[in-house]
Order: sequence, then structure tokens, then C-alpha cells
Amino acid sequence: MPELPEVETIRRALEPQLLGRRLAHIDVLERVHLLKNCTPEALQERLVGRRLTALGRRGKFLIFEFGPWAMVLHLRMSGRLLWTPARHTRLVLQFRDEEEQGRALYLDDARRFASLYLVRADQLDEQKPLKDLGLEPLTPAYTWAAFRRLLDSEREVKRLLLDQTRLAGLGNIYACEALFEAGVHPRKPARALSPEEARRLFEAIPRVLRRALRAGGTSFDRYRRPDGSIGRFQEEFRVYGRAGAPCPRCGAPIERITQGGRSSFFCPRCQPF
DNA sequence: ATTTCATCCTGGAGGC
DNA sequence: TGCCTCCAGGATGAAA
Repeated sequence: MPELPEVETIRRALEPQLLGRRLAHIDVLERVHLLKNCTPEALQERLVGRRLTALGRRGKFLIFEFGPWAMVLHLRMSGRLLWTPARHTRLVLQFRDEEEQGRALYLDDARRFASLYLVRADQLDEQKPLKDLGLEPLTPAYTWAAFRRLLDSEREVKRLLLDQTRLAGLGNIYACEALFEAGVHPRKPARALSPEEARRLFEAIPRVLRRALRAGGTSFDRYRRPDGSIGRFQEEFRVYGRAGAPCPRCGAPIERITQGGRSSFFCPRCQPF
């Protein structure tokens, strides 16, 4: 479900609530699928009693740093972090606050695809799952030179944009929307983009992500902010999920194709091959 | 070395 | 109402 704008929206909502708070309890209700490199006991031992020293994000990963140890969480398709219990609660993080009342954050994840790693905080860049992540689109590292290097591939540009080891944070929605904004056909081999197309795509990616952030992300299905409120970016979709509907720019019907088992939506007139 | 494919799992929507 | 099929914001590891 969540791509970079949704994960960053969650991060921004949680940070002021949680930074400096002490973790009182951690309950793992689903260990088999969720815990990738540790046991519930190890999680408890390393994290309980510690204060949250940082809440970060890399690509679609949320990084809860508790002093020397970090809990790295990926929500995958259906994961949500909520302040209230939900139908498919897989993990509960109980924080102590000043008044000692305590507040709990619930990981709700119907499809059980979410994943959690326990990593030493000083090893985050060297260990799974963050070590192979590619370029971050909303950071100073995202430069024209770095982006052009990334496009040096025969692969279809849409599939390249989804490869997290090349570019971190884009998912199906924002890859489709950025390609539309740039006027680039999703099937075009990355290397075959003209310099103008490459430049437009380079600029469209952060622009689309920032617009989505401003809207609080996309909630056409399950995604919610931790307080349960929804994002509004689905109201701004130009192509995603709009097969057959008129292109907002030229009126031609939006097409849907399949690439790597995933749907791509594009305007055949505005995004010529 | 790439690239495709199936798979993990559950729920919702739509067809009949 | 019930049953069936398809689809889903993601990623991985095996197979081709």
C-alpha cells in the first residue's frame, strides 16, 4: 500500500508524538511473517525501556531508533500504523508518556506482508534491509548526474523506477503519475529516453511526490494516517486507475497495460513510444 | 547476467 | 445469498 509519500506522512505524524518517549511494552502477535531477523524476545530485550531517539525513513522503510538499536519496518501492501486497535493487529508498541498513561501504536496488516528487522543503529547502511536501497528522490543526493546514471539501462523505464535498488520510494502509483507528467511511455527502454524526456522525468518525480505529500498521500483503499484520517491524492490522479477515462491533458482514453505483473496506466497520445 | 514468474496472504468488488 | 474469479499501494527467490 504505502509508497514514499504515505510512509513520510506517517513518519511526520508520529515523530512529534513519540520522540523521546520510552517504550513500555512490545507485543508481537504475528511472528512468523513479520519478524525477519529476530525473535520477539530479542526485540523486547533490546528495545523495551529505551527512549525513541529518532524516527527516520529510507525509501518506503520506517526506522525507529532506540539508542543503539533500530527497528526497521516496511508496511508492504496492507500495513498501517494506528493509534487504535484494528481487525488485523500484528504488533503493539506501548509507549509511556509523561503522565504515565501510555499510548499504544498498533500495526494492522491484513495480508501479513509487512516486515520488521532489528538492526544496530550504527549499521543501518551496511545491513539488510536498507543496505541496497537506491537514490532518495527528495534529498540532495538526487542530482541530474545521479539520475542519468540510473537511466543507463536497457530495461523498461517504468520497471526501472520501481526497482528500489535504483530509486528508493516510488511505487506503482507515483511511477505511473511521474511518467505521465514527464510525457514518457512506460515501456520505453530507459536508455532510449531523449535528453529532454530524461530531464522531464528527473523533474517530475520529486514534483509528484511533493504534491502527494501535500495531500497527505493516497487513500483509495486501506491507507490511513495513524489518527485514522485519509489522504487525498487519489483526487489528483491523472492516469492511475483511470483506464478508459479521458486523459486530463488531451482527452484520449487512458490505457492500461501489464509490466512485470503490475498494471501501468498511461496516455498513448501524451506519452508516445 | 537479466528478466519473467509464482508466491507470500487476505479482502473487496463484480459477474453469474 | 452464494460462489467464483480477478485485482490490489510490494518484494523476493527460483526458474528460464
